[in-house]
This record gives sequence, structure tokens and C-alpha cells, in this order.
Amino acid sequence: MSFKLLTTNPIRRGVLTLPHGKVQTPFFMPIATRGAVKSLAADDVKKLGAEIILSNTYHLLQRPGLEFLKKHGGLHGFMGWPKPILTDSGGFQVFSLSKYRKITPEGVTFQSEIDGRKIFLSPEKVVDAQFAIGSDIMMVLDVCSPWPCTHKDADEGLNITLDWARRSKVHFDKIVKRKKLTKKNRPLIFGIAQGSLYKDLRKKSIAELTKLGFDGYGIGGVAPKKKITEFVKWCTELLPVDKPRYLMGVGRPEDIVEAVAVGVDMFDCVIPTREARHGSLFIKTSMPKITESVKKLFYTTAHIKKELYTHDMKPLDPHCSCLTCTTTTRSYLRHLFVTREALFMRLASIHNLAFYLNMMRELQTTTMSSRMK
RNA sequence: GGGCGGUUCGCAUAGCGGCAAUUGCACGAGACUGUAAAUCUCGCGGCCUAAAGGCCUCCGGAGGUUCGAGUCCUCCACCGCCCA
Repeated sequence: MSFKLLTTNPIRRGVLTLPHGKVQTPFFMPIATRGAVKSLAADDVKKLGAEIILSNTYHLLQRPGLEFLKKHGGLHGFMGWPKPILTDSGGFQVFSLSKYRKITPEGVTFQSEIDGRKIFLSPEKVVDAQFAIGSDIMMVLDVCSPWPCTHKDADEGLNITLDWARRSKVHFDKIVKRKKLTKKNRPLIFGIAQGSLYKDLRKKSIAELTKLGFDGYGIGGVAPKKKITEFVKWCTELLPVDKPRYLMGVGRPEDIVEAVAVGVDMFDCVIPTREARHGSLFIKTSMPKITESVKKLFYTTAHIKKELYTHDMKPLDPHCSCLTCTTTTRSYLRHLFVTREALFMRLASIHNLAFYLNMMRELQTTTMSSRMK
């Protein structure tokens, strides 16, 4: 593994080398929570040009389960995705499934939202699970604080997060040593900065994590708050320059552009796939410009169920070269949505992901001169 | 010809004396940020109001009983089923 930073001007561009391949930064990861990008085949995702996807330890631990993954050699083969996979730890589920969980310094206990049985996650268990999954980038178990949140609560959550980060790193190093993995073939492990929107806590978070020395750093607990870029910039300025930065769960296209402008390398978000399934589709209107403050959106959103699309025989986005836009019309997409045909979800997800992934490629190829314009 | 049953906001339904009136679908408007999400929220007779709320018109038609009727009674119209 390695992270080569090629340039930092106008944006940070680099190459992340992982056990399952190289990934150009900055990049966006489609989300395959339970081992599938919802409604898409792995081949669809590959054809979209995605170089890495995200999956979720908590959900995979429930089904198909840790023993299953160990027995059958992990997630890559199981889901037919040979490229890199980043796995989230389940830290976000500590937040999103908060009514089903109990946090102690030792770990977190969930009551499964599926069948009610108890699931215990500790930092060590989560690292073990990510090795079983065959993850290329592992995220440590963290406590994702809600917002709004008092300084005291945020600090308590952070202290647990930091202790878990330390334990995760120790456990990870132990396994790497035991498995005799080398710097070339081992997965990466990322720490996660927490501390809600309190700058002193974020500073403490980043200071402690960098002491532990992770391969990269997640900025967690930020989405879906408004006007986050200034805050993100504040974090990226504290993070080591030579390690990848991952803004977890962000975000809307303009959030990503702004975050790239302030030095973030990695993103994931449910928006393109979820909104696709819900009938909300992105249409590009201009080239995204790299700026810390996007004043004018470079896209519009089409709510495909609207009556005005009933007889609209144009492609969804005439300038898009995805499968959906080159083979179907707005009218047909609307018809599929209204009649609840499963095909709609696939076509819509393909398009919205194409929009996000193309946007990332455009950001990657932005040159000095184009920024000067 | 006789006997039942029915007629409620686009469609389908609830309603058994205090109702602008239930629910589903359809339709319309929104939301969605490390996915418990092919989900959720709101609107859906008209008018006034920032809102609380107020006013008007309403349950096939016409009468009637009642303080009060979608609900009870009478007649009429139409639809369905059964018997001749």
C-alpha cells in the first residue's frame, strides 16, 4: 500500500495503492452497505468506472456473518467485485441505530433491528471482521455524536472514540504481524476524527489520532450539517499532508467540490443511489469549478415523476453518456417510476452514479490553467 | 311482476342521530448526506386568514321527522343479485 501525492495545486491529486488495485484521488465511493450497490450488479458499477466501493461491517456481520465470510474468503469474491473495498466500521450505526444500542467503554451492544438478537461490537472485533471481509481500507469503530450535542457529550464520545482508535491500531498491528503482512500487501487502517462541531475537540481528536499514526484519516460526524466547508478546511489544515483524508458520508455535489477545494481526497454518500431510487435525478448544467464556496450549482435535479416529463422524449441528460441517457427517454423513465418497475432503480442509480463519478473525473483533470480562467 | 341489497371528494371504501365526513389507490408538492430508506412527510370540496380559526356548499333526487339527518321515514330515479 502507498499514497502518492502527485500535486496539491490546484487540488490534491494522488494515487492510492491498495491490495486490490490503484485508485486515483480525489474519489467517490458508491455505497454497497450489504455487499451490493443497491439495484446494481457489480458489473454495472465497474462499467461506471468506479475504482472503489464502500461496504459496512455492521451490516455484513449480521448477514452473511463473520464465520461465513471467513469460510468463503471475504467479500470481493462473494459479490464479484475485484477492486478495492473500504469498509465502514459500524460507527455510523452507533448513531443511526441509536435507539437500539448501548455504549460502554468496552464496546457497543446493539439489539439487531432485524431479529432483535444482541450484537456486540468492540474495536478489536470490528478489525477482525474487516480482515474477514478482506477490506482494503478499514475504518476504526467510533462514536459518531449527534448534532446538536453539548460540548460535554461530544467530549465523552470523543474520549471513547480515541481509546477505541488506540485499541484498533494495536489490534491491527498485531494481526498484520501475525499474518506476516508486508507494507506492500497489507490493508490500510484509518482513524476517525470526531468532536462534533467543537474546534477544540476536533483539534484534540486529530492530535491524538496522528500520534497513533494511521494510514489515513476520516472526518466523521459532519454530514448532514449545513455550511460545513469552513469547518472541514479547519480540520484538513491540521491533518498530515502525506496521508489521505476522507470526509465520511458527504455529500451533495457542491459539498464535494468545496471539500476537494479544501484538501479532501475521499468521499462516499448515499445521495446518488438513494435519491435515484426515490426518483430524484441529477442533470449537469455546467462544469464544476473548484472553489471553497460554490455560489451557483452546476446541476439541476429532476423529479422524474412530474407530469411535465410525461411526453418528454429527450434523454434524461443529453450530454451524459451513461447507459440510461444513451438508451432511454425522460418519458420512459417517468413511466418506469410511476409503474414501479424495478428497472427504474437500476437505470436511475446508473445515471446518478455516472453523474458523481464523472464529476470526480472532471475534478481530477482540472488543471492549473483552467483554474486561472 | 316480486324480494332483497346498493347509490358518500377521480376510483374503491368507512360511516348506523352532533360530520367537511374514514381508509386505500390515484393525483399534486416536498424531503433524503459513513443506507433499518423501491422510503418518509404534507396536501387533496370552495373561500378568507400569518396562524388559531372562521364562513359557504356538501353524502343520487324531492319531501318529511328532529334542536340537529350521510345516518330515521315516504315517494322517485338509477345500478346489482335472486325468484318468477
